[in-house]
Amino acid sequence: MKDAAALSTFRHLPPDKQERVLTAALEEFADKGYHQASLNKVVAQAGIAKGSIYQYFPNKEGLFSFLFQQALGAVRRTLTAVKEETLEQDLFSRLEKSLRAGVRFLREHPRIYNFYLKIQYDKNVPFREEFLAVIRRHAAEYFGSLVRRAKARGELRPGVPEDAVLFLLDAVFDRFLQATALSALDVTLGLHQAPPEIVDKRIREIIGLLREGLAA
Amino acid sequence: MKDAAALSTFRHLPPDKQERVLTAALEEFADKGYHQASLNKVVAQAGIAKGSIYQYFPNKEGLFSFLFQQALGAVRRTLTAVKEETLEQDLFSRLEKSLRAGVRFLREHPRIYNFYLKIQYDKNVPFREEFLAVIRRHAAEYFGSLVRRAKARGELRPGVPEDAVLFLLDAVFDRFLQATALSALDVTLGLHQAPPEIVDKRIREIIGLLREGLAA
DNA sequence: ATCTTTCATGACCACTTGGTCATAACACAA
DNA sequence: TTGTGTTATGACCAAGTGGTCATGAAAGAT
Repeated sequence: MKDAAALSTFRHLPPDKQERVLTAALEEFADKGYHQASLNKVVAQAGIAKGSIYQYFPNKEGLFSFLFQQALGAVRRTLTAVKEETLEQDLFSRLEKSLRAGVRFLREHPRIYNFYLKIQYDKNVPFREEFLAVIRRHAAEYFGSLVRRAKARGELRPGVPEDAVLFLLDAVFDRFLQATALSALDVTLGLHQAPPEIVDKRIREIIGLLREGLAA
Repeated sequence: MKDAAALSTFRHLPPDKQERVLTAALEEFADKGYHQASLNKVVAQAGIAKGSIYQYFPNKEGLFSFLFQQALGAVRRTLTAVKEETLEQDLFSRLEKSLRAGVRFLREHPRIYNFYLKIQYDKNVPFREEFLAVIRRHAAEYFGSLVRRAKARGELRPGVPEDAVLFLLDAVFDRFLQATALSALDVTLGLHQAPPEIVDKRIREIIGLLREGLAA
């Protein structure tokens, strides 16, 4: 994570200008992914000259890296907040609340979420392995701690394979969030622009299925 | 789906040359996605001149469209085969077998699967909405028919919301296949290059969890 | 052998990209 | 006013893109 620092010129800029640049860049990367994103578009949107962006960041990769760092910070803050808030509750309430928090985050920071999706699904993004490993670590820590705590409390059916449980949670959470963010994946549940009550209802349904199973 | 036809010149080509071109193109698109894919690379790999590709297909979009059509055909054939083979079995056996068939397909046609993933996760692919709608229809038909049949046979817990069940199946299947195809998403299960026994074991675990639930 | 139709070719075009750099504008000090 | 260090600028570059087209090679038919 070397190139993550902005150049000193950028750090001395008035905050509103910094924000204009970062917002424009995040938007472009979130929309197009790394390679397809155009710095020409970014500078135009931010209202600065082409040369200026290279006074702020060493190059395209540096800018990209910096944005990732920022985004990661935002995610980590909400993750740890939810984790602590729900510490004493049972697994399935915690899962419900986590998913709700996920949806809230995604609606407050849609660009960050799309940015993350591009990293996950575009093989040719610089630092991809590095970045995904970091995200992976956080997710594993989060779900892992929930599940282990639940197991210790006897909330899980005895003998369930922990790996498979983690996979299941990861899969369902990820896809649920993808469905609320990308209309193309929102086939069955109608989450894309749904009001909170609907989303909550869906969350309860899904967690209920995970909890009790499908079989008669 | 207008542009899906190859130009007549292509159709009159010797089959091995056709295949060289299609393989090279599919590989490039599967690897880079639509925009990042380079026709220059395709023609180089196929061993033909730049101009020739425009004698075979009207343009980049036309080539892309044609490949989609081909890929869809391959998917449909295996889908209907599995559906019919398992018609008389109970839901959870059918799900296991479907997932196994999915893994098999993906290993036999890795490029087709990556091609599909690019379409799903790149907002800026031409005809994307059209293509995804088609895929969606097939998946909904497939899972829908399995689930309705199971419900009619009383294999499902009474009162489970059908939408949510479909979502869950879609999410888990999709992610399972993604994990076996993309090492980056294969965090917990170790599927990426696993031998069939391991994969089968994982499949049974996952379907078991879906069937019986997580709760004690 | 000549004509015609089909296929192959690669130089070429306009355009976009990430990145550079000489120059100009600015701000603050002496 | 003169000097000094920092920031802003956009013309410019090499490289790569999708796409075109005049030319030439094959192949078959007469």
